[in-house]
Amino acid sequence: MSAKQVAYNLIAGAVSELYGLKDAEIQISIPDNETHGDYSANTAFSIAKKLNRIPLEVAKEIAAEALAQNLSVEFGKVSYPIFEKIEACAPGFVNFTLSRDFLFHTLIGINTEENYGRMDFGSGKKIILEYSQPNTNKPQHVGHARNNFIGSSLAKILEYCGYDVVKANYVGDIGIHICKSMLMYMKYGDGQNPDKKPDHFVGDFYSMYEAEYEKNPEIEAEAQDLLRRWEAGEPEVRAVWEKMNSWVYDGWKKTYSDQKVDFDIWEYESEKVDIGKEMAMLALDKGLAEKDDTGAIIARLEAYGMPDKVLLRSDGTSVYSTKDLQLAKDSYDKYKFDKRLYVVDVRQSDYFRQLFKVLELLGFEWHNRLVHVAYGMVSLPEGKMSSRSGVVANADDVLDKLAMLEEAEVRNNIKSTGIIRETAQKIALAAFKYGILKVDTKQDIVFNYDQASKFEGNTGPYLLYTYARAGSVLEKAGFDPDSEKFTYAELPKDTKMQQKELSLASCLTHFPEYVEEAAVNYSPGRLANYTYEVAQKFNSFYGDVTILDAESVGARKFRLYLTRAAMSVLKESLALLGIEVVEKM
RNA sequence: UAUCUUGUAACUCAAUUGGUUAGAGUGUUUGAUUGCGAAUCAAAAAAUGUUGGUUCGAGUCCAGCCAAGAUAACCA
Repeated sequence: MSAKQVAYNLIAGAVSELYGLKDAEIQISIPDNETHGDYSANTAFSIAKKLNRIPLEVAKEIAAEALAQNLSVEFGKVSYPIFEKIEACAPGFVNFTLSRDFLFHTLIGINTEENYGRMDFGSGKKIILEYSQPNTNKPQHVGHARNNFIGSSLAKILEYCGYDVVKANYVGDIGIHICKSMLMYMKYGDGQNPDKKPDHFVGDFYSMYEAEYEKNPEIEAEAQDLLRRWEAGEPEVRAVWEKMNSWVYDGWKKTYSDQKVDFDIWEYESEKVDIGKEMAMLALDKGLAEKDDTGAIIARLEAYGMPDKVLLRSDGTSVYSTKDLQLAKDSYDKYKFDKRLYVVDVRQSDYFRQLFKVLELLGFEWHNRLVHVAYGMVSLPEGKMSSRSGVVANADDVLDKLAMLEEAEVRNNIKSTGIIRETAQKIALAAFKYGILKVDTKQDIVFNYDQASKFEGNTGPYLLYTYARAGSVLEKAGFDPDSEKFTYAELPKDTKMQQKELSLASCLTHFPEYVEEAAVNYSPGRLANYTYEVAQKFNSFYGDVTILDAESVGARKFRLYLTRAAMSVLKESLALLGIEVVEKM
């Protein structure tokens, strides 16, 4: 049982005992101000209102009762109360402070238990997580990178909570936009092979199309014609399409590998050309859609406060939404998922509302398991990204540039140039990922290169530096927790714990709670903020007390354990963000 | 025009979903390496777009303004 649950139970017990209220609403939160303890309950306010009493008095009664009930847990042969203080605080909060014994034991747990912090509230539940979904007409830019980072981090976080996660990439490999780059290649490509990263090579033809279109809008008709020829299965067109797509896949292979992003299943739009017609017909039968004069089938959604949606073109072919209806159904039939998450940018919010509503109206009871995980747009200081205007930050280039900057920074204890390069790449990826993930998914991001290449303060490199620095201390101490067990008897009860030690230790115990919060809110950013807090607390502790030259043997040992626990938590939570630590930098 | 989202310090972001004194970083000013890694720490100045409302309590909820962005039937 977690300390938070214990706090909950204490409040529930006290409320039931004192006022006979069985189902009072109880919220346990972590106060942002440390002087208010580790957990806080605001239950006294609602009870005071109900009983027409003063909140502080009620809080005092609850605190006293909870303190009396304060549970003990068994640890080896010793038992101790989890909370050292439970006190009422004006204007009516009940604040809990963890006992030092509990902090000590948690530290030992972090150091010795294999999967410390791993949770199982998701076990037995399946989540289909769809993310990335790029189009094969150009290389990926920082907007795609944001999607990739959010998706892959969410997968790790949810798995950590016990969910069975299936990572799916649904590639847009056909459509008018693909034909645009194909058209230019067929006109001007001269049959040549890529002379650069192949997805960039393909992307150049797409940009070429955009430039040409400015001068001569009629080429759009040529692209349309190419799409028709593709649909008719013309061998010449198919051959170009396959060749160019395979170049793009080769390029992405490196992009994904550099970004440490991966998938369990890949699906291709070209393989789902005309699916979903039955869904459209079903919508017609159920009366939620109508056929208009032109023969198109249109879902009527105005009554639900959203625009109508075309489900089938007047020529009888599928549109994107037709396919998505079918894909959702197929996915459910196959996986019986508990959730299906679509990581897609916020522009498609209306689209997903429509899609989910249609599925609801069609009578699929699993419609409420579908979630659009929307994230804000990434733009540049110059404005929106568009290949037409040339305003674009390519994801590969950003990573390369960051790696070059890092390479110049990397200095200590690394002799081989190979390792320097490898380390620089890891730090660069940390800078990129953390820089993106620390911002709440809802917010738009203006991707500022100067900002991204900073290595100080609230950045990925700061976190890695903290880890590496802590590791150096342990190395210097010759500390090996496996051969150097720390027993309860050795806890330096006599030595007064320093404020910074307490603060760090308390922060570390909250790790699982933040992972859970990130999981239930589909928000890696929550975890990113927590990770930063851990690093800050460690650095503050590091600057405040001496570890190697501590005033007593017990204090030294305790601090070494604390250091190692901080490293474990940092490493684990960074891993959940998709960031690898480095031992030296 | 309608709908949705956003607006927090000079800049970039937090704020545990209505809680206790709104926290960080960058930049500015100042202090700390014969101290375990200064990519660090310690300190100073600086903020909730605006007007009302609900509440014991509002950055958070409601209404109206102001500003920015997104979306709006056969594109994806």
